[in-house]
Amino acid sequence: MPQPNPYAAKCPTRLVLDRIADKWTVLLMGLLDRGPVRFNQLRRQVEGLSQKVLSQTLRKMERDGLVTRTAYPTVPVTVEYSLTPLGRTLARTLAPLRTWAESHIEEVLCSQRAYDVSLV
Amino acid sequence: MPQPNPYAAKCPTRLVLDRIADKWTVLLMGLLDRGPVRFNQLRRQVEGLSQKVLSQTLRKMERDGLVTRTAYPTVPVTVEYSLTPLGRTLARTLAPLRTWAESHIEEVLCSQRAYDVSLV
DNA sequence: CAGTATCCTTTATGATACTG
DNA sequence: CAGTATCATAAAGGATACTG
Repeated sequence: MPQPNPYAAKCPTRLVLDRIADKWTVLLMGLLDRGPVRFNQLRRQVEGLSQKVLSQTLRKMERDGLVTRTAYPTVPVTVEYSLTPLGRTLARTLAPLRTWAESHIEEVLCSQRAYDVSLV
Repeated sequence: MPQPNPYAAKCPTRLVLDRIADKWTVLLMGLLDRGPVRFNQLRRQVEGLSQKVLSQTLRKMERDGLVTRTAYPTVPVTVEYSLTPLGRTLARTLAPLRTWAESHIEEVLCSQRAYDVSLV
């Protein structure tokens, strides 16, 4: 690749951005960064995330080389997801985003209220 | 707010994450971080971003207190968007994401190819 | 230039049922 | 437990036309 440029429509970095700039991915990476987690653990820990969407999201993350899926032949089957080394580098990049959301939430809410009032 | 927790469905930080974990926002913040930009400049610089979606995205960013919109009474009208101080803190948080996409794109593409082949 | 409004199509998500 | 498959619906996005 000569010059990665996410502002160009066909640049693959655009595809990656598309993938990682996703609410569920950000949340899931945060949980996975703590260690291996099972499917239903993730499901329970992220409120509002349906089984279907969790499954889809994990599949994409696996395809992108961010997580590995390990199935243990127990009965019933146990499946563990964990970050790859690549995934860990991304997790560390995404962590500040959750932190930002937490520490600036008040300012954002305040701004939203002011904006909404000004429209009346 | 007692304990911001984006993993809870009703936590406002979830709303913020939702908002900022968006491809266009990430790209726009990157451009705006360089200085004030006009509407059509943004439109031209971000390939694939339609006027409608750009407009919607800027409106949301304005509502969240990330950008300010300034209209100059020229003919025809000139409108400049620039980051607020709050927006600048977010821009700095998002920058590593674009960098990550650029520097790890090869690994991701490679992983995708391997994944897709393994499915055949 | 910088939008808004409308219509219409494409995607994404939700609910439900089923399986190794 | 950890999924997939299917159908229905809701949400997002594109195309086009129009305005101060």
